Amino acid sequence: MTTKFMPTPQDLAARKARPTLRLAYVIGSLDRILRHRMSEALTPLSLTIGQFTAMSVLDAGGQASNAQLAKRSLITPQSANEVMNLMVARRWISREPDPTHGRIVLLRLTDEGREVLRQCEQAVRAIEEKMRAGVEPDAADAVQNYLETFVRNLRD
Amino acid sequence: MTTKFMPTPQDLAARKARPTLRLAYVIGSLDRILRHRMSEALTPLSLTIGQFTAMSVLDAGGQASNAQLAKRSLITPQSANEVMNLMVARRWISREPDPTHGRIVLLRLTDEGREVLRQCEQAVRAIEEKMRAGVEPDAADAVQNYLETFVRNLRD
DNA sequence: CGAATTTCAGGATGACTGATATTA
DNA sequence: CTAATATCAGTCTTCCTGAAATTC
Repeated sequence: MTTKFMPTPQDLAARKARPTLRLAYVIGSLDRILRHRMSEALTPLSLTIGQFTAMSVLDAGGQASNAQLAKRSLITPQSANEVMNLMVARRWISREPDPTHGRIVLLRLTDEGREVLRQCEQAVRAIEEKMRAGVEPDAADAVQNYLETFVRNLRD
Repeated sequence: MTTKFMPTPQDLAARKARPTLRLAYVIGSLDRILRHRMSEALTPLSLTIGQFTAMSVLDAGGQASNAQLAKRSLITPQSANEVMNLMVARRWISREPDPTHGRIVLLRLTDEGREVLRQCEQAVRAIEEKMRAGVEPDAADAVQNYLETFVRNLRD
């Protein structure tokens, strides 16, 4: 069976009621409200969205230099470094010199950091589930894939 | 003919290469890069994303009070008011007392403001087209509808 | 009085640009 | 020499919280 996505009645209604607002506005709104919800969820665990993002990136990639981390987080190396200082001070991330390059410092999640990240992910997962309520998993995956395409298109 | 969305080969590949990154991360990345591109495009026209957003909201709704504008822009009335001060000083937006309510001030685009907005929209449209490159219009519309659903789900 | 709206004032935050040192 | 990396320092921007006045 091929994967087919049928628009829901609301979708069709919304599509008929054409312009009103641009795609950029919708993306901005979604990011904004999502950041609000994530802040609410992460504050009790005393970390910010930037810190959570950095930890997620490190978790996904295993390890990274500060420069690599900055690129993947779409911020400057200076900003990434600031975020790192806090996390290293908390022993959530370790700094070790790259054995093959004298200048580069490799960043890695500590066991404690990984544990904190797990708790955060649980909180964030709940938000994502609320966000996707009523949307079939296949459709949600497809949306994510399209959004990743959007990112690639804008990056070049 | 029913609207059917076939995942592209890349989509399937990305879907198979499971987690790596969360939907929240993708949304954040997209918003971030989109804001960069929009800033680049809007700076020559000497306005910020916040100003562009406010003008778009007013254009879509015809007119609004500062409180309404703030809600639709997902910012506080205080922040909205700051943005407005700049726009009013530039004669892009007018302030008139609401005839039916002594306290409320109605905000409206001036003709000059509408003209500036048109130029901005042209610039932003180009960015959106680049973003959607290679994505069928129906699919892009469906994505937008899903994102609007996400916003509604998180707002409640 | 209570709720909504506007708006002045001050503050926290996150990310930025600039500059410097180090290393390949 | 040039490019990449790390990092210190200062600034800026955006949005926020608090508070007060006005109106229904």
